Amino acid sequence: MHALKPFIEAQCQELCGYTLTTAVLEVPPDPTLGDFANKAAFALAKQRRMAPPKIAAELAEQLRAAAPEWLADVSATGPYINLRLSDAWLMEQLQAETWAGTEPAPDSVAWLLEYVSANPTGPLHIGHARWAAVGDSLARLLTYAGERVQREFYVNDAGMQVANLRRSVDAVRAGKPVPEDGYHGDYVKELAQQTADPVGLMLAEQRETLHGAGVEFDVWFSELDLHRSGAVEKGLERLRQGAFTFEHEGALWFRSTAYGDDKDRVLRKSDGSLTYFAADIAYHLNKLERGFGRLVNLWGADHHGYIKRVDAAVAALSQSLGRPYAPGETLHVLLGQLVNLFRNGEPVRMSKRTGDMVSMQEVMDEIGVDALRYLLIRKHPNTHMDFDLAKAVEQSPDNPVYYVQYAYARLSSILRKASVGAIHELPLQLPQPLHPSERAVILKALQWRDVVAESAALLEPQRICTFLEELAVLLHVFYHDCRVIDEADAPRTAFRLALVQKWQGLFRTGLELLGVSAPEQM
RNA sequence: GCGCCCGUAGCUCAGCUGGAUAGAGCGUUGGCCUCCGGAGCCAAAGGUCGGUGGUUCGAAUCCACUCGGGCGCGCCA
Repeated sequence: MHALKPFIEAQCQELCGYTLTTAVLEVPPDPTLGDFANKAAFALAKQRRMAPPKIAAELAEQLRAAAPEWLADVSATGPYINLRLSDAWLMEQLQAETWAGTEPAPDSVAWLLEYVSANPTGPLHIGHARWAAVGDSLARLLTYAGERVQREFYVNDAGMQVANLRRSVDAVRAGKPVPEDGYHGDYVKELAQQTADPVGLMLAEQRETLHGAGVEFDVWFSELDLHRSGAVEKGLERLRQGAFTFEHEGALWFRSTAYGDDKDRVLRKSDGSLTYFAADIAYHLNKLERGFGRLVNLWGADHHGYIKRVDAAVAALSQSLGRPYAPGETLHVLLGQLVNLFRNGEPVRMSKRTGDMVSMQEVMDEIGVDALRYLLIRKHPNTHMDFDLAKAVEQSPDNPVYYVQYAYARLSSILRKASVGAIHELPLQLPQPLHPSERAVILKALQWRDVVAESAALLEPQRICTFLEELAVLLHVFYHDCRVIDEADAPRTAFRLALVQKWQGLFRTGLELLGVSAPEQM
């Protein structure tokens, strides 16, 4: 299935004989004006040296004369050309739509999504849950849109932080106080009661939590492996050979300012030890060497100062490897703002379990996976977010996840009642003119491909939520206005049951991309 | 001091990369169950899109400055 807007725009251009590269289609403010509005007259005003309303009138006339089968009505309202699609054509499109994802093109670039990548030094918190939900949903969305995607978790199992955790746990095991700069949460005591390595235990716990949230990774990439395999040294060597480095005061530096960074960065300190950045360079070199062309990293907003240097490294490494590099594209860092937890408007900070922050596991246990994922994905990751646990757990329309799921449950309920489960595919034959509420759902549903294309291109899965909520509103209105099962009108019943089947499939598909369940009943 | 992010209805947020009278939910007020699920629907009220300039035929959207909130500026990770 193709997206609706590009098709209509291309048709208008062809039938009216103009060319534009920008998108000109939009939805009119009042549905009685039309299904779509073409604002090409604005763009054409300069080159034709005519007033937009005059151009719009002419183009509308041309379209009317051409009378394509997809167009039921066209009218110029001021500078806008308002288009109404024909019911028959809409039904044709809907009939052909299966909501199936797109197969990747054989020569398409491979994407590597890296997200969460928490230090294995403590339980995951609500912030990690946000990157987990968004990253996982983004991976599903891109895959659905026909991209080849790998999901990866970078394990910071080398360096100071994990050593610090081990020291803290060892102290407790020896009955000594935890060092001042060590880890002090209650979980440290729990780790101390077990004999295994605390880092391994912590990692396993994080994995378990993510698994419980439906978040899976293809690869858990160990930083320690980078060091042990000599990959870090290899990365530095590559930069040195490309003359991207210099020595200064006994340290080895990366000339990142040559690629837009604010200052040059140390790779090997004067005491001979490596910086964290050196390992990160090796990691990104490894990503490129594995053939990935699009690197997407989800980071907490507190890491934004780190973007420029890593991007500089990716630019230098790409150049060294003879690979293409596009700013903001080869490496795309998605920043996620931290989440503030509330309960009934009161800030929540303390936790009995960790003595520090409420863990992701605790939140999930309290409000459930569906609400957690949906509410976290729903907002643009780079906006500050107030998350109220009391509202999240509430099963009310205040909680959009239930509103959307309820729409699906209602559709399922109708099909149950009509017992059409056994019928494979009902014909979508139009028995009479469409009811406005019925038509509104159909029109919205057919914009699915446009929404998927836009969210994938912008890496913004929250648009799927917005779409599903808008679709749910229209669905509830339809449900209210139009009775589906009517013994006195068999043809219309069959038609509407077929519609309900189609829509149910769309809700299921949309919720699947979010990793949220689609309940048959609630 | 420098840099990044966010300011849209009382609250939580959308706003289709610059277009028509700025939208939704909650909350408030008032309606709708002889009917496939009322966890729903309809209506009313609620806004100088933080502010000031600028670009443009046209700005919530782009630019500059400014105010408020968050965060970052190590040979830390």
